[in-house]
Amino acid sequence: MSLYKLPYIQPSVLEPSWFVRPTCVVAADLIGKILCRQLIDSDGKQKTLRMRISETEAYIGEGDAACHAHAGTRTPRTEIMYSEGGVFYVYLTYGIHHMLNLVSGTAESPEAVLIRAGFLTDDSARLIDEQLLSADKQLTHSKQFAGPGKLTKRLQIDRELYGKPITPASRLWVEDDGCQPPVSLRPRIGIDYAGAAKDWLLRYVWTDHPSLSKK
DNA sequence: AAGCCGATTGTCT
DNA sequence: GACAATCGGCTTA
Repeated sequence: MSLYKLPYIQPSVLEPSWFVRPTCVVAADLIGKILCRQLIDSDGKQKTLRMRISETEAYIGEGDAACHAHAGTRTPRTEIMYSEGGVFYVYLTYGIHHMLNLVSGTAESPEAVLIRAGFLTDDSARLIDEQLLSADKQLTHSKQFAGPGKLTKRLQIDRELYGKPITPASRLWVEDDGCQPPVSLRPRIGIDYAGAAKDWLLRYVWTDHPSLSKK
């Protein structure tokens, strides 16, 4: 486990325009950012869940065989990737799991970042340096959202968010509190069909963090 | 530890 | 009709 002390900076909401940058940069910069979800509790009360992002993947457009819009495949599903960065692309895979993507880059190129893993940081624990928790506690707390399907299930994310802007008005947004953890590059997961693109280093992980879905 | 398998449905050919 | 940007459970070793 690498040492990393969380900074204490007043969180700010990332504007949709923040995502209008090269997708690899967006995907790397998202590591350590806070994915925020406003939910209605079982007792009808509003609450905001905060999950710090530890793993992302970049899907970089028509030349990327792993991207749904590869070779210019423009269909009702992929249409939203042909818009300016700053909106959600959510789809169902294997008939079971919703995948959360943040559309990035310009409208000309269909690109997006898949959110693959994170770990919850509730408000009361916010100022605690999460890295100082004991190693086994980190594991049990953080492994539950290791994987894109588990993450969306916990945050109650489905296709209702398709095409919505990445802002608090959508009840799902991203905040920056200055956290800049060490980031490592890995090949992407689950794209064996993608030829040479399967080896591209477009998965970004918080180096050695216990919440990662894969090594 | 690694490999196989079923679940379950939207999407595209 | 085939298969998927996954996951958990079970088998084999």
